[in-house]
Amino acid sequence: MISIDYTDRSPIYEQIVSKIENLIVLGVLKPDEKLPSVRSLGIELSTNPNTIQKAYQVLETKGIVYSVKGIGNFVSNFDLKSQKLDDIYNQILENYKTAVAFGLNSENFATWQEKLKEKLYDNSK
Amino acid sequence: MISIDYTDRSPIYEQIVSKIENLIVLGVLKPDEKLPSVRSLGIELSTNPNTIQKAYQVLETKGIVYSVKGIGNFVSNFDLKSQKLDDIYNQILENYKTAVAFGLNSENFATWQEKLKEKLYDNSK
Amino acid sequence: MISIDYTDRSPIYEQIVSKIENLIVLGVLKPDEKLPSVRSLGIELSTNPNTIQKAYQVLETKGIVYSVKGIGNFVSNFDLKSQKLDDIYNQILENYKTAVAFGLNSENFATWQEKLKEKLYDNSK
Amino acid sequence: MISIDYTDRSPIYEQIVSKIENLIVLGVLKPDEKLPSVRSLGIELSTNPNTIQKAYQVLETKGIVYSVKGIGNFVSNFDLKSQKLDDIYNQILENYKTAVAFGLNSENFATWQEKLKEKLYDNSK
DNA sequence: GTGGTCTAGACCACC
DNA sequence: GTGGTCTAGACCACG
Repeated sequence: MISIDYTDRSPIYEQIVSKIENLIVLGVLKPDEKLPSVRSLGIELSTNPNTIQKAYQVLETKGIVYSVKGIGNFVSNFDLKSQKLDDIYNQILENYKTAVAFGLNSENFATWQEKLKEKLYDNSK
Repeated sequence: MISIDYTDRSPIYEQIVSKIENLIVLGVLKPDEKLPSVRSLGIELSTNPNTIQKAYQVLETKGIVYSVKGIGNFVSNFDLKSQKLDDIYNQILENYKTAVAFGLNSENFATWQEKLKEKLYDNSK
Repeated sequence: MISIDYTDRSPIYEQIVSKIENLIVLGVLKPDEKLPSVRSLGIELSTNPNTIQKAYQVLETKGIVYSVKGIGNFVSNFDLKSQKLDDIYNQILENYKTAVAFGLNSENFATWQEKLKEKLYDNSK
Repeated sequence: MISIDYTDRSPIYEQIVSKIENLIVLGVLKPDEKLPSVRSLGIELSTNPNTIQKAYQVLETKGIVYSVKGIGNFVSNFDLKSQKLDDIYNQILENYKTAVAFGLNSENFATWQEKLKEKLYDNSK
């Protein structure tokens, strides 16, 4: 369900956060569904439970998860999907901005768009 | 020429690296041009020369800069611009991939493209 | 496990790098095995932890080691052995090339080969 | 006649030393022939004359060059060729030794020898 | 505990 | 003057 890449330089708790976010956006984890306990997930990923705890805490601060004392952590109602899509859009925008600053003109832009469209949607062949 | 943002959480030496890379891509620093000495830049940015040294060392292992003992550090011949544009393209591709995984269909894709094009190139109005 | 030669003019961190590389090639250190911490190795070799850090960093940029914050440094999967043998082969080739440029003909070449073979493999006598 | 590679990490004076040694071994510079003055060579290579001076000094210490005060530096009688060939042989031997330590058996050794012989002497095709 | 960054200050080789 | 290495000591983020 979740795997950690120790080669990745980003901290383990952040990897867990984004993995869980992905599972929520993809609908694998549904609103009010219970997340695994910090202990069990700690064992599953052979990580320190404190690390899982920190990940859950971050998710809670973001409003993506709510915790009920003594019972567990649950997926909250939250339109994570549109937020994530917004985030991605903005990242793409930023990337394009620096590309333009580095000399990407509107012609190159069109070429990129073509190539992207092909890569993303022309797997039908 | 270069300024450091101490509120930025990324390390100082990385900020210096990317600032210098930008200056090279933009053509402000040209191949075989001498970079400021570690000591002088250290004074200018009021940081420790060792920090500058680390930045230059990173640039050297990337092949963007070469250093000559007793003389200084110099911009090397290296098509940094196309490499950077490639990197940006790949980042955009990755972003789009996860967007698609999150449900971005070809219609939404077209909408994004429109919006992006407008933002980037229709400042003329 | 590792010793430093202070009479050697090559920097300490490089000595550490090559010592560790040797241990990996010889199979003493295996993939995903944990290297000593920068602090402990620093004490063991009575050098500054920063020096060990630099050695580990070099190994990481070479792809021989990966580091996990808060956990430690680990030997990565990487066919260091064949790379090293390739390097050695190329060095020998370069040496032979200059020898040929200096007048080593195919006869002398054969003589060298004989002598080398004897030195390397006829210790059995 | 001589060119310097500033990308090379070895100091400039060493590069000059080995370049001159090569010219002597190849017979371009003959015994008792006068070397360029430190000033003129300094201009030619656009280097500090002190650097040339240091190179000549090293060559003198090695016995490859002798200097006559107020007149110049001259190539001495010295069997540099056989010494260089000896050096190269020993370097090759050292390389082979580590290769053997890394697992090169006599079979691989034979393969290498084949490949080397081909590369070095079968350009006749 | 671990690695990563940074500072201050020193020394060396090189030009 | 230049870069390169090293030390001692500090602080931070992470597990």
